[in-house]
Amino acid sequence: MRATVKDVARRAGVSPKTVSNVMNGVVPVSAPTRLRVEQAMAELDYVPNLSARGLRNGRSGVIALALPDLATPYSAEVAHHIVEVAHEQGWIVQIEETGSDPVREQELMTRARSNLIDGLILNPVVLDESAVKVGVALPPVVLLGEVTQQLADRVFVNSLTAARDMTLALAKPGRRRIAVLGTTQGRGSAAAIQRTQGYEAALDILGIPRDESLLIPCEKWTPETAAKALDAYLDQHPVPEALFCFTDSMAIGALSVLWKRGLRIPEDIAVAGFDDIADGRYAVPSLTTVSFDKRTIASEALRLLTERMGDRAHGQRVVSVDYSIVERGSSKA
Amino acid sequence: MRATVKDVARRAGVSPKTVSNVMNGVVPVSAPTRLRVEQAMAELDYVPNLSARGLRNGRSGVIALALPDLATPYSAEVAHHIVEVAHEQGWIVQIEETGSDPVREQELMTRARSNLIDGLILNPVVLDESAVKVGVALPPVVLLGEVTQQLADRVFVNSLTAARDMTLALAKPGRRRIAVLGTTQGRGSAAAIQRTQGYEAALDILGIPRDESLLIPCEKWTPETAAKALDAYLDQHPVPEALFCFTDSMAIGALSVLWKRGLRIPEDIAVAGFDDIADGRYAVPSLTTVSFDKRTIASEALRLLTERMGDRAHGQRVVSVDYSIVERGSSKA
DNA sequence: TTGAAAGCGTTACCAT
DNA sequence: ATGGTAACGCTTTCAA
Repeated sequence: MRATVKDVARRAGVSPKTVSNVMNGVVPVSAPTRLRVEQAMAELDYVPNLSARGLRNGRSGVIALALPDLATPYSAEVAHHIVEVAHEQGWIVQIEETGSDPVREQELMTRARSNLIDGLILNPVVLDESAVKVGVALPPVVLLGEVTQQLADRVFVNSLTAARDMTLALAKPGRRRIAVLGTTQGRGSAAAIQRTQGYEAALDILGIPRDESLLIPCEKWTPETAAKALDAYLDQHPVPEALFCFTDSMAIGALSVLWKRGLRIPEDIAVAGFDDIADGRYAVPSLTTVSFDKRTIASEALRLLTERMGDRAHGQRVVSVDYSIVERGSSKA
Repeated sequence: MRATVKDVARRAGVSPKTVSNVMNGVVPVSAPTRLRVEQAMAELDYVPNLSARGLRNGRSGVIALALPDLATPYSAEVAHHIVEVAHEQGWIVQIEETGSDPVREQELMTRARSNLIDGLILNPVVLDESAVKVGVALPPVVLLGEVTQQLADRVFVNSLTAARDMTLALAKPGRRRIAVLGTTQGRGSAAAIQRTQGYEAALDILGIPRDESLLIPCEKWTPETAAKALDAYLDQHPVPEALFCFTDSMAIGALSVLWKRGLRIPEDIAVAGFDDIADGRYAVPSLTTVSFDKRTIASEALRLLTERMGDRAHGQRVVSVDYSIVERGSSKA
């Protein structure tokens, strides 16, 4: 049977409260008493029962991290940093996968407060503001990425200006037929909309007329779907001078298609991505991308979350994380 | 204030026990009563307090998943499948990162039983049997991968025969100078040892004399370290006919180095990996690899874990998962 | 089929 | 500085 505070107290010849005081270290405890208690804990191999502690305190020390799909490199990197930062701060992290399902995303926001978690970091894809009922008591939530809603705190990279800057960079050596891969039909993800707008903003700046036939739709942002979409596109259209993929993952799928078709990169077509995932650096050729510090995203998300836990009533906080255009072999003239 | 069973009971005009019965659905409840209770729960937006439930039941419904580094594609894919399968079975998953630290690995095995978790799935790297004290009450644990120990249940892919078979496949078109990337000096990971032995077993079968200079050491199995190790190696040695990397991640790093050096793959040098991660399929050229079903690993690990929770005394169970050699562009003659 | 009461392990309040 | 007592929300005897 597992040892409890009572067992420890009995062995140390003190009361349970004193054991608790030793553990939590807020109330002062005399040195000899503390020593006796610590020894008793070690002897009994005492491990506190977190369920009991959570019940009593109303806080569990657990936060939930909800991502579309843990297997995608971008999500995996974000998850890694959040778990690492959270652990440094003493949090336990629980993983949820949404599968990009809006229903699941909302469910997590509204029903997550099962008191096993103190807060939620959610990377939504298609979270719709209208669906989140105002007035329902939300748990402390921080949203990751581009979302058009005003209800929760948020950490994001400005997709619009980043896409604009990347398009400008691709155009610099005089390229004018710049295609984008990853646009969505109808109501797509906020990120898709923002990145498309940024691309169009750049065209306007450059005085390049918009050309619908350079928008390559791709609903799911995976290498598979990107490869398929690009392959089908190239069957019907001439090769553009540059291809801006809305994620690095898509760019990796695109590179494999271009290579199979015997196109030289960047001579025949320049390629760029977005996210700066580790594999992009080792792509062939290495991938030009929009880079940003994922650890900053993690630490800012955790900062906002803990602040929110402390003050549920405070107004919405939004943090924008810096990005930079990193030009590598896939676009270098 | 959050609604509790008492509130629901009062509103439905029943006792807390009846509310509990409705939720857990074991004890039969009359249809009208059940309806009233369910309505009351909906009206009060009732969410059960899992800390209280966990305290009372002695089980939390949470399992921990401990991996070296969530950001590596292999770990990410495994985590994805485990989370998915676990959720299907009603488990909540908590993430731990070990950073390949043996101390952390052991700590998790022995001290993880804080009653917030019912079991642990651990992917160790250098777990040493001798360090895990026999007799200490372990929580239910399932180990993932190659480990030389007899204490816990385990799911693994036979690295030795897989590495042997891959080496044989690489040698088939008459290649004889086959190098491996990822060997470790001194006491390395069990996987490194097994894969090296498999490689050597193949050489013996083929009648190719072992050549120390074809073992390229690489302690950390990342694209970065692999690229660096291979680059340094090629500065000093002639180009081998084939390169068997001990993971796909390392192979991706290797491909980028070979490409930078202007070597043609597979004409000048064939390349293979291990793990069949998604990005390998979209590498240039697509990567030959040892493939296995990660969902099977996940479901078997969960099966063993739940069985172990039910019967702590049972002897060690070990499950070997099938693999296959998948030949893609990086080695096709 | 349903109700009353006890208790899981912890910490906070109020004494001493 | 330390001890006694009550309470967190749930489920499980035991009774009715």
